[in-house]
Amino acid sequence: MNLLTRNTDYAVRALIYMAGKAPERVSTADLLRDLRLPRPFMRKTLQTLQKAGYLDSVKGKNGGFSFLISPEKIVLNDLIVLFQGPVSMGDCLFRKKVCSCMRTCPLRKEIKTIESLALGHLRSVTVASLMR
Amino acid sequence: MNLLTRNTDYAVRALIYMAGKAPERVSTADLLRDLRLPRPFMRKTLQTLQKAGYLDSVKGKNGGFSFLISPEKIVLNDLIVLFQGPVSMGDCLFRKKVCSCMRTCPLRKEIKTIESLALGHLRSVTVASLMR
DNA sequence: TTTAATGATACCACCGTAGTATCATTTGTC
DNA sequence: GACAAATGATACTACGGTGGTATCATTAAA
Ligand code: FES
Ligand code: FES
Repeated sequence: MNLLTRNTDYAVRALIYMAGKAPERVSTADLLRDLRLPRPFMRKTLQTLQKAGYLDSVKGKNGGFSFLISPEKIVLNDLIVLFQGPVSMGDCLFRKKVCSCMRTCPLRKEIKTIESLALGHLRSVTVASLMR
Repeated sequence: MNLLTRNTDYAVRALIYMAGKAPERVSTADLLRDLRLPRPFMRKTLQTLQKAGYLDSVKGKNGGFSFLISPEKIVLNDLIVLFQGPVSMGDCLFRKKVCSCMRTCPLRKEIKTIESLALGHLRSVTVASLMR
């Protein structure tokens, strides 16, 4: 079980790198020079971040990406949601009448507790808080 | 992202049901009468639990399963490990020299914290503690 | 005009989860 | 002993998500 998929991880690392260079514009090529990972994948990831409104982009020569939202305001949990969907560990898998409990189910309660703890942390981490 | 797979969920629910009837022996058919889920899957799940040493089994007519380890000592985390592998959310996905940090990486640190919290909970929950 | 960059999109491979199928073995009951 | 009811063992298929690739169009600086 992995909390972050590769995609999210790529995104976080890219953003951290970019934050280190901000407000300078950074291209995919720049990123690949330091983070050695599959180029087309990186591109896709950046495009996703751009579409989601985190990054501004400039086409053409000397183009690249820069922050539209400052690193202090980019929250880890939002990145997870963007690339993996919402963190909800506790959905009952049997909701079609099999489960009598549902609201009182102690198993769900435990899982929801864990989920809340995790979310609390994930929502308090920003890209800025990660760069040290 | 789901913390428990269906398989684990089945197992937990089956064990809770069985604990309610203990020390009576329970057959797959009994379980299916109350928990309506795919029969072959349930069977496989029970066999896994038996092989893992949680359950005793008796073949033949009036056969079925009973506890070898008491419900108080069956820990949720162990069931997760059995059916899904160890809960380790924090393995760095880039360990092949890409990551300079690794031991100091703040991202890993956050995730490891969450993992520890989750594990703490999962290790404190037993089948017995779930039946109320 | 060339070249370096992104935008958009479609595609493929692998693997884990979920679920199915089959046959062998044991054991109580008539 | 024959039958039925149960588990043991194991092999197989289907689907979806993750990870990764490929292509072509568009923009803009030099
Ligand atoms: S297991 Fe589904 S609500 Fe309890
Ligand atoms: S992201 Fe791999 S150790 Fe920091």
